[in-house]
Amino acid sequence: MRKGAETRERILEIAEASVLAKGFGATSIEEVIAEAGITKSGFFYHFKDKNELARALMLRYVEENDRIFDDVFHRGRQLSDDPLQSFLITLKLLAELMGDLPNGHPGCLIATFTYQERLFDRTVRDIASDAVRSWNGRFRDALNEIAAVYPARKGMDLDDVAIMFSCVVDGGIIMSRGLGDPRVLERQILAFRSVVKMLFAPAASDIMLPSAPTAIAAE
Amino acid sequence: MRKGAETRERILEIAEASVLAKGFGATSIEEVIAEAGITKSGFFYHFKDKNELARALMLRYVEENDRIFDDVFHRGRQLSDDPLQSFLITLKLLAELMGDLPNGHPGCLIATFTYQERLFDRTVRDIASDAVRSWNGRFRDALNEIAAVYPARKGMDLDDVAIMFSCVVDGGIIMSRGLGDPRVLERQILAFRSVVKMLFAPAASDIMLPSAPTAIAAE
DNA sequence: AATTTACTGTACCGGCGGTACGGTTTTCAC
DNA sequence: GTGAAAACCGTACCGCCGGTACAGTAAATT
Repeated sequence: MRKGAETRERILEIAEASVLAKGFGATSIEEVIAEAGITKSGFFYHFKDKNELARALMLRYVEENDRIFDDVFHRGRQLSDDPLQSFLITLKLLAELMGDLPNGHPGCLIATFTYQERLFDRTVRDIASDAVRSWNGRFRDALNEIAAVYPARKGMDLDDVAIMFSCVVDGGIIMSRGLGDPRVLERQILAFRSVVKMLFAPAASDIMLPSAPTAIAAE
Repeated sequence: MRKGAETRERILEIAEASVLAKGFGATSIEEVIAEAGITKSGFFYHFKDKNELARALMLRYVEENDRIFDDVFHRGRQLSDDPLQSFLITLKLLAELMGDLPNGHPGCLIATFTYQERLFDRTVRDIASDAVRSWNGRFRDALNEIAAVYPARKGMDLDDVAIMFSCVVDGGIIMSRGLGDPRVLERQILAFRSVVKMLFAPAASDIMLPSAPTAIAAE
């Protein structure tokens, strides 16, 4: 009972690392069970086939990411009452989180799965797309809160800006790997942060209007 | 001689589609040859193993993309003498290109390969990373040219902005697929374009300085 | 006509995903 | 402590796939 959950977790951990390094199709069950120190029968006791492994991996990844976002948005709100400042803090925390990973970001499961979508059934894809939608929603909500206080510069749709964060992260992971420089991801998140700052900075045309509330934290 | 090149090309086309849909590890040679209407012997006549197929796919992809960038940067320069305007035109052309693809962008081979890097030898990875570096270089050069005329706003490193384009494209492709909306990619490129505009737009602090040359094209 | 190119056909190996099923040990509830 | 459920192990097997080997052949090129 208890031990079963442990083994299951170990399988998932090993499988995730392999999937992120070689792709799902190239991840062999035999390899996973060898590393986990169990037999094939043991594996199929926990997952009835490879697709169920995929679903479990995706669920685990989504829940983990949800927790991270919960935490980092919460801390952002704790450190400032101003929506812009707290969002900037959140972004900085996210950048630090990514930068502190010793070997770079291990990879985004969503990205690997969307690039191998023909391998999975609908349920797996639905979990992924629902998660992406919810994460984008968090960022859009944060941007909307800011826009209620600070007038945004024209020319950019806030929905697109929200999605841009996800793009920058997924793209940043790919670039970090492709260029062999783990710091690219952190820098890209900080670049996105600068975009948010620019977006809500008073434009030239606004110079004579009463200035917005002064910044508290986040340099 | 002539016919051999045709067959080779057909194999590459079929393999690329499969790799982008299922990943390289899950792309079976048997499937490819079945669709191409040749035998396994015929396949191994053209590629001595799967890794050589990967290398050929990567080379083909890189060359194709180089041509596209050549074309789109050239047209941008043709349509305006101003470096900012011509870059904005180039970005708009790229966005249109991506938006006109009927079934959305088929996928970025660089992205699939970096997420399956353990499957390939160094030569393949080197081709990919050299290509990414050269593409980022194009964008950084364009930004430097602009910065020589228009003062950039502080807070963003131009190298990071250049890399951001690649991130937005690769991330945009993933988001387009994940959300099931092919237009996301186009919108993300246009959002990046807006970032460039903001970056070089006169800031509030510059309002009293003589204004920069007026825009010619690219709304 | 000779040679090279571009394949086909056949046979084979080992690894892998997956199934089936019977047996065994560990854990927990009572 | 015992019984039942949980958590595995062992073995045997199937078909697909990557890859090798090698002999043969039709078509294009020289």
